[in-house]
Amino acid sequence: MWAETFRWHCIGGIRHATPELGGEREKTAEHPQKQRHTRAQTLRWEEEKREDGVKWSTLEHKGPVFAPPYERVPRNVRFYYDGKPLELSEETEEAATFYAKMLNHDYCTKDVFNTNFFKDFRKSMTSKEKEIIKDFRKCNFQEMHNYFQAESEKRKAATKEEKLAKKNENEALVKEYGFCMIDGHKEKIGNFRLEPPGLFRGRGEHPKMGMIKRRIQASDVSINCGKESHVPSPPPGQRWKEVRHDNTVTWLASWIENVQGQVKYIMLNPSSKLKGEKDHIKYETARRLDKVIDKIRATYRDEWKSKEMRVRQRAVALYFIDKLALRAGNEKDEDQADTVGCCSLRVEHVQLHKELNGKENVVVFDFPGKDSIRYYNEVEVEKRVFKNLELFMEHKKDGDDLFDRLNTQVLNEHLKELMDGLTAKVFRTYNASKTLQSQLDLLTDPSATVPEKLLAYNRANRAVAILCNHQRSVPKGHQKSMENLKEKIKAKRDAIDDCEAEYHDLKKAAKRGSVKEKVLADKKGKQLERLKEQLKKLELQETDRDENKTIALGTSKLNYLDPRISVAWCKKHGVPIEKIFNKTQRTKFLWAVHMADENYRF
DNA sequence: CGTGTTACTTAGTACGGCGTCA
DNA sequence: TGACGCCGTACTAAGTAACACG
Repeated sequence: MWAETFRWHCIGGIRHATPELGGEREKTAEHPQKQRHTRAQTLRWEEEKREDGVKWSTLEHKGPVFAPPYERVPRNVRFYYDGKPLELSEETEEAATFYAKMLNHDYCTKDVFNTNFFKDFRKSMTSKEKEIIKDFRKCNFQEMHNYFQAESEKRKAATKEEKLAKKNENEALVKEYGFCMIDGHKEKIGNFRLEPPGLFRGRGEHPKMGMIKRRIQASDVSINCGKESHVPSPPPGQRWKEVRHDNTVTWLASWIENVQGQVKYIMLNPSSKLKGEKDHIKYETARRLDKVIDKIRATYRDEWKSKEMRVRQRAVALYFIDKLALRAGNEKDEDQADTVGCCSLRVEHVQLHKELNGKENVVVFDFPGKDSIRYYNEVEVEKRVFKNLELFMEHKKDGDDLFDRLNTQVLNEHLKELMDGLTAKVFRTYNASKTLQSQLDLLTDPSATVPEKLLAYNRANRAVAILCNHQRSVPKGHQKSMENLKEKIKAKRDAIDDCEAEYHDLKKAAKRGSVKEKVLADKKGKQLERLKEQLKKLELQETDRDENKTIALGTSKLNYLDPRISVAWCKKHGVPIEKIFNKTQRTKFLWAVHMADENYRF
C-alpha cells in the first residue's frame, strides 16, 4: 500500500516539496508506468520484505544537542534571604534561577509547587547554605526575576543584524543536528535537543509540580543507531550511557527523566516516511472499523442484557467510547494528577437523572480528563444503558470504580477479537474522521464562495473538536479582537453606504448620456461589488472566530482526521489546500495530498 | 495473571516572528 | 515605524497499548 503512495513523490509535476529531504530520489518523472523497475522502487520492495518488527536497515545521526551550560548571573544580581543578600554556590544559584524565571507565573501561587521546589532547592545546597536557608518564605528571588525580564527585553530590542546572526546560528545547528539518514534517506528529527533543566510543570493538580528537572549529561543518554554507522560523538571527555543498534525501534536517543522516572526519546519528525506510514495505517485501521461497526454496535447493545456483569460493563463502556469518543482510561499511579477516562470513571464522575431539561435518562459526565481538561456533558442515553448504570452504581460510594469488572486490557483484548488491530483509541479516530466526512457533506454548498466553504470546513472541524473535547483557554484579548472586528465591519458598511449613494448618482448621470459618466458608473459598480465581498468575508470571520474561542481545532486536524478527506474536499470544491493545511501540516500529510483524489471517501 | 517497562501517539501552552494597521 | 495581534513552531507532559517479567 505504501509503495503505491510513495511513488507519487516522483510523479510528474508534483516535485517533492522538501528537496533537501529527497534529493537522492529518482527523477524519472515523465512516465510513471515505466518506473516500476527503477532502483528506488526495487529498494522499496526489498525494504518491504523486512522481518516482523524491523523498522529500518541503516540509521545514522549526530546525536542530541545538549542544553547550554549554566551561566552565572552578574554579581549585582542577588538572591536575598531574610532581607539580606546571600551569595550562592553555582548549583544552588542555578536552582534559584529556575524559580526566579517563573516568579510571576500561576504555579508560584501553589503550595504543592513551592513545597516541592523548596525541597529540591535545599537538596542542591551546600551544607553551609542549608544551615542558613531554612524557610521558603524568607527567600526573595525578585532581583533575579527582574534581571531575566530585562534580558528578555534586551533580546526583543536587539537589532536586525543581531537577530539575523542568531537565526543563522540556529539554522546551522538544525542543519547539523536536525536531520538523520535512515535507509539512505535524509529525514528531519522531531526533537533533537535534550530537555534543559528547570522546574517540572505538571498539568492540573500534579503532586510533583515544582520539582527540579536535572541537567542531562552524556552519561544519562542512550544512543541508538545502525551497526555500520558512525557513532555520534559525545561531548569531549564524556561517554554515552550506552550505544545500541536496535532496528526494531524508531528512536535515536533516550534518557530517563528524573522527576517521574520516565524514558524520554529523540524521535523523527512527523514528515518522515516512518511516521507517515504509521499514520496511514492508523487511518486504514479506522476505515476497516467502518466495515464492521454496525455489527459491533448490534453486539454491544445485545450485551447490555447479558447475565454476566463484566460483559454488561464492557458493553456500556464501549457504548460510551463509541458514542462520546471517550479515551480508554488506563489506570494511573498515585503520584500523578487524578484524571480519568472511560474505564477508570468513578462513581462521582457520573450523575443519573431520570429527567433533565426535558430529556429522559440523562447521564451527566463531569470529570477531569487528559491534561486535567474538564469533560462535561449531559447525555440522553438509551433506557437500558441508564438501568445498567443504576445497577453498576448500587451500593457504591464516591471513589469506587464505576466499571469494577473492567479495565483497558480486558476491553482491548475483547476488541481485538472483534477486529484485527482494534483498540479503544481506534473508535476516536474513526468517529472523528467519520464526523468530518459527514459534516462536510452536510455543510458544503458547492456553489458557495471560497470563504463560505472555508467557514463550512471549520464548522465541520469544530464538530469534531467538540466531540473529542479539544479545548483551549479563551485567547488573551479575544474580546478586544472581536470588538476590533466589529468596528471594521461597521466601517465597511459605512463605506458601502457611501459607495452605493455615489453609484446611484453616477448611474443617473450616465442615463443622461455622457460616455465618460457611464465608464465612471461602471467603475463605481465594480468597487461596490468588491466592498460587499470584503464585508461578507469580515462577517464570516467574525462568526468563525467567536464560535472558535474555546475550541482548539489543531489537535483533531493533526491527530484524528484522515487528511485524505480534507484533500479530497479541497480538490472537489476548488479550495487551495493551503487554506486548510499550513506548511507543517502539508509536509506531515504529503502522503495524503498525493494519494487522495476528489473522489476519496473515508 | 498482574505489574512494571517500553515505545509511541496525543495534548495544551509558551513564545517569538511576522504581517497588518494606524 | 512602532504597536499589536495572530499564527506557527517548539516544547514536553500525559495519554494509549503492547510486551516483558516473575
